[in-house]
Amino acid sequence: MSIITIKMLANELHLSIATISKALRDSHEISVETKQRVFELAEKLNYVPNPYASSLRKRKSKTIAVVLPEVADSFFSFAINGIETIAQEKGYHVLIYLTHEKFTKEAAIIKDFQGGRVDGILLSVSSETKETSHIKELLSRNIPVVFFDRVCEDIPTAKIITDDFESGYKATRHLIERGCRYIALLSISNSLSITNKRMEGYKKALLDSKIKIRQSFIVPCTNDTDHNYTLVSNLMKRKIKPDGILATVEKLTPTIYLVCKDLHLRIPRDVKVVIFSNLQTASILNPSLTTIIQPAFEMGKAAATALFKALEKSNTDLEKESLVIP
Amino acid sequence: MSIITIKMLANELHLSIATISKALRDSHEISVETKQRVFELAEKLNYVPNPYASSLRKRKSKTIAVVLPEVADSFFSFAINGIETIAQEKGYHVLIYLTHEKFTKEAAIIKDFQGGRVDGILLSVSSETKETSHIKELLSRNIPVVFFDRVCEDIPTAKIITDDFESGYKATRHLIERGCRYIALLSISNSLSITNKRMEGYKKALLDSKIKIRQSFIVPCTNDTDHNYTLVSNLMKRKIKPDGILATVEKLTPTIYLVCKDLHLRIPRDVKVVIFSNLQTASILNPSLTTIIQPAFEMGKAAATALFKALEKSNTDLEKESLVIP
DNA sequence: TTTATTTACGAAACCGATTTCGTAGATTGA
DNA sequence: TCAATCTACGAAATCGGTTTCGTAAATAAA
Repeated sequence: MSIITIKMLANELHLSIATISKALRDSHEISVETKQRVFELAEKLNYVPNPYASSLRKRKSKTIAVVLPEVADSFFSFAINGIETIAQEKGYHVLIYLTHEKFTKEAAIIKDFQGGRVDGILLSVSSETKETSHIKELLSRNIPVVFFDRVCEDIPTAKIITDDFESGYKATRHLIERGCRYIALLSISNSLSITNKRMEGYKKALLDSKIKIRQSFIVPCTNDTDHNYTLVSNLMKRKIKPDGILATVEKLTPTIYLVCKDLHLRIPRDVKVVIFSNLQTASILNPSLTTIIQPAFEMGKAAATALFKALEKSNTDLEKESLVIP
Repeated sequence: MSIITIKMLANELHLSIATISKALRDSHEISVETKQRVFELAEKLNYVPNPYASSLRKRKSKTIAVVLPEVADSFFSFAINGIETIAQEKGYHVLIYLTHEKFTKEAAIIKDFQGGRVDGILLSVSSETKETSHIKELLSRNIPVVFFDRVCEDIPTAKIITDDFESGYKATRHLIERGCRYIALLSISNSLSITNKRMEGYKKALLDSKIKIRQSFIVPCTNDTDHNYTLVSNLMKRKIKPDGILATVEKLTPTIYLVCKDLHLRIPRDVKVVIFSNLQTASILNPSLTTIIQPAFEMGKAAATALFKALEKSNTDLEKESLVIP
């Protein structure tokens, strides 16, 4: 008697399975006494309906997918927290998928959703993603998608992002105001709109202060920490070396620290560093580090909220683009 | 034509749905030519089988659940990463649930699994969990459970943990060797075996060095940051104040820092601090902080591996208790 | 009293795939 | 030549619920 079904309840109570099903759903066409009996037995036997049977019949899964590049980055940890919190409130289940920044994985994961595994998707695209047909296909199948943090500009759906241009601009201004004139930008991919916007903010800030933009100071890093070390190290060994660094992704932080340590550069005396991060601890642990904190938890909640709005009724998502300011 | 089913393929090719199903599963009883035709059409129409229909029929979901207290803690972020990596390799899907350290939520989430939503569970119990009947019920329904990090001692199943006694002992020794004599232990719950073991290690280290164990130096913190601030602040305002702090959970880090800052205590001059953490960045960011790094990613992988072993064939889990050393 | 309506429930179709079993036609064996 | 065996496929049951529709009995309305 490992798993109990509605049929067992029906036999036990000498009722039909239809009656049991209706009783459990508190249907008005079942008498209160019968409902009572059904509830009691279900409670006693610890009956839990098979979710797959009802998903199949009802053609909805009460499940959403969260597709992320990585969770090592604390941004996504907080985001998951926000998402799960909302999902639990709404009675939804949350499937997690990691693309590890690989386009092929992302495409495979998303293709699977065409089978109807999930009712909706929260997506933060991989840094390799340039082509978006796999996502469009989902939308054409009427499966709502909400982007957060890492978005695809060309897809007409809700996008939950921070004002990256503004942040990039302000961060750069911050460095300029503190006397930096040779400011490097450490970025990660060049197809991601998010890093691009930060870069535009960075460039604008330099232009506004009439500081020359040096292409050689804009360093596209990779996912390979060792390689990044080399890149940053080479950067800091130039004859004209940066006196300020703006890192657009959190995971570059240790690398930057290591390089500076190894080259005997002191932060912030020799070089000032600003990073985009979610380590609220970072600023406490080391006051010499300036961090731009993204409201990850809130973004997760906002993204989930937008998705559920779309799931509850069908209307345009486009309108619901929220720009959260850090 | 939003969602395509096996029936549509059957109509299109003038075959029965049985034939299509078998062809897609590469059955030997279907001719190669027919299979070829089926594959081509499936490919062309981008057919993805409905997972709920096949889960229902096959009585397995190819899905596991990960139940965690919280993901704000970076330990669990890394663990998720490890788990998802293994799950993806094995072709499994991963559902995430957060208990927010609440027993009632944990119980509700786990009860839902009795309906057969998942084939197996990775569990790290909430700090409130003392009673374990909800977990035993799962095992009696033959749904495998693997504990990781936060375990229930009384349940006979695989447990993936670090050697917490040893870590607690070593951390305390570390402080003693650096001259600390008044060492405080900041913990979080007293029902969690993990913190208890760390505490035992702490006590043993004190005993071995013939240092008196002061009950008042063992502070059970909560999930309320403000409250924790008060607790730690009061601790540090004592006439006999600690010259060493051992924090068993990562999230206390900012609190400790803030308190010390506000009381003008310098780390590590006035008070030395050791924390259990997964912020690999922590030690880089601030060398004055000693961290005990838990191999979260590896623990996640180990836990997932153990679970899949149980899912692939039925044998005892008990044997597979691995003790990973930090 | 007769008809209309309501109440409370059951039979059966259905969701989309999997799987067992049956069988027409082709092939092989004696 | 006729039985035995394969081959390649289809009919139908099945998984466990949900939902539509039908209906006997009870109640209300005429």
